Amino acid sequence: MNENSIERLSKYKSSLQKLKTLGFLKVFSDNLADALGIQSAQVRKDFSLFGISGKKRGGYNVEDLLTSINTILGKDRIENVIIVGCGNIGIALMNYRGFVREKIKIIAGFDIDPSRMAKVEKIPIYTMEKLKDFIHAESVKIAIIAVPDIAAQRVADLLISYGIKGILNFAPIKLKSQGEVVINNVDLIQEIEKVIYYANAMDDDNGKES
Amino acid sequence: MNENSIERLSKYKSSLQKLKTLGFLKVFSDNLADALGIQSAQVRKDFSLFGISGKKRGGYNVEDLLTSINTILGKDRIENVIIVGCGNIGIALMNYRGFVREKIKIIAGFDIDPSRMAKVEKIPIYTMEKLKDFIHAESVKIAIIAVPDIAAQRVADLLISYGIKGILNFAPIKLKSQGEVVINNVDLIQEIEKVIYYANAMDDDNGKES
DNA sequence: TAGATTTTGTGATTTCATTCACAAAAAGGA
DNA sequence: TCCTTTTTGTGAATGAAATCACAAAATCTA
Ligand SMILES: NC(=O)c1ccc[n+]([C@@H]2O[C@H](COP(=O)([O-])OP(=O)(O)OC[C@H]3O[C@@H](n4cnc5c(N)ncnc54)[C@H](O)[C@@H]3O)[C@@H](O)[C@H]2O)c1
Ligand SMILES: NC(=O)c1ccc[n+]([C@@H]2O[C@H](COP(=O)([O-])OP(=O)(O)OC[C@H]3O[C@@H](n4cnc5c(N)ncnc54)[C@H](O)[C@@H]3O)[C@@H](O)[C@H]2O)c1
Repeated sequence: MNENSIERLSKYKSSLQKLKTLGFLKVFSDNLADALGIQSAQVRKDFSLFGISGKKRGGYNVEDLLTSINTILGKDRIENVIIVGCGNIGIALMNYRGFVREKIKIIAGFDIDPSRMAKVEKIPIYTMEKLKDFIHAESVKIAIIAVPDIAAQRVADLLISYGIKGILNFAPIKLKSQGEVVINNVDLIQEIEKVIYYANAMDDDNGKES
Repeated sequence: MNENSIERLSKYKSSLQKLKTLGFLKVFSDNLADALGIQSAQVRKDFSLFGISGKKRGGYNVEDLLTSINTILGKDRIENVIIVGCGNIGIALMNYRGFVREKIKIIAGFDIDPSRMAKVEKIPIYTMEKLKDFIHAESVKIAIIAVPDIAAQRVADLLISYGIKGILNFAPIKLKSQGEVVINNVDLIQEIEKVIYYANAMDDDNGKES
């Protein structure tokens, strides 16, 4: 149950969804391995780790496999999510159709700024005063933080105190979680810096070789 | 020079920037280790890997360390970046002030849709016809892809053929790179799925314990 | 100046993920 | 029915990254 195998599960799912729309009925560990650029043993190990088994010589049934993975990832039901901070990135996420397709439903936005209170794609935006009651009323477990970095830790603490169990954070600081809460920090600046570093490193290598 | 050490370099940088504004002059591997939640030996190994050395008993000079890391990450100059696909996420990124602060300058957007051609934060948006000449004229090396998934591979191939060396991709497909090009796929759905999985897993654990 | 203390730099060790490799099961011929 | 082929499932081997642990250097104390 390490982080990598969960990530791969997401990727298997995405491959399988494509196979399914193409009408494929079964799939071999080898096919999925090729799709992700890994070894077939890895695929089978992952599945065995989560108690998924196939048929020797028959591979895995696409439909069944997809169902199993969806269950593991909690995608057998719609997950309600809220966004705190409805600025550039918050609004972009609210507008994103891809979430709905994946059973991730943004049910509300929250912002400190009263001028943000317009609806986006039928999703209401509320003031921060409503946050506590809303989380309780809708038993929301997952939140996205898209506020400026100075406000992020405070918002996180607030969310956790109201019962949120999982946070996806876009502010470029490493949020500290207290207790049984998952925090996933997405740092886009770091992601670009990685690209820049490797692009430069490759260019330098080429310079050396010539 | 593995991927993890580059990521950590970004994180050291961000910690150091904060220390610098607080007026700190020196820092020990232990301090940075605490900030990132790792072991101090890891910090020293990372630095030694990139030829950065400190003083025994004196630690590292914050200013010098920051300069060294910035040089390694290519942050000693402004990196010009373009965005292809000026929809929700593309525009959000163009509006983001954090990039400028980190010497990442979005110098233009490109889109297939003529109705997108308005400027955003002084950044011009052009049609796809201008893409080739612009990349050559400005010798752009880095691009961000924010087009729908069906178009993403085609856009990537185009960018690579025009000389782009590094791509940050937001479309939820794994882009294949040909040749000496870095592609970093950011999959936000996968990031939320991870949060949902662990949040559910924790809840289940708690149920078991009680 | 001598001895104690702190912190780096790195070889040795441990930990953990991935790949290898093969027995066992299933299916397809002949 | 028996032999061949394919593919799974997993224990063993490998590989990579993180941690441990300590000698050497620098500074501090008296
Ligand atoms: N825009 C991007 O493309 C982008 C990219 C990477 C990271 N980020 C990060 O995401 C976060 C948001 O960026 P943005 O560009 O959307 O900023 P933004 O200024 O457009 O939006 C921030 C929103 O948060 C609200 N806010 C401020 N303090 C708040 C609080 N205490 N409680 C609730 N709401 C509050 C503001 O009213 C505003 O609407 C920042 O931390 C930024 O660093 C943004
Ligand atoms: N919006 C989000 O929050 C979000 C989150 C995660 C991932 N993504 C991904 O990012 C991508 C963009 O999402 P979005 O919500 O901004 O979509 P969007 O539809 O708002 O924007 C896409 C833009 O790309 C342009 N475009 C389409 N085909 C093109 C082509 N061949 N060349 C150039 N431009 C082209 C369109 O005209 C449009 O302006 C998608 O792949 C999406 O899956 C978006």
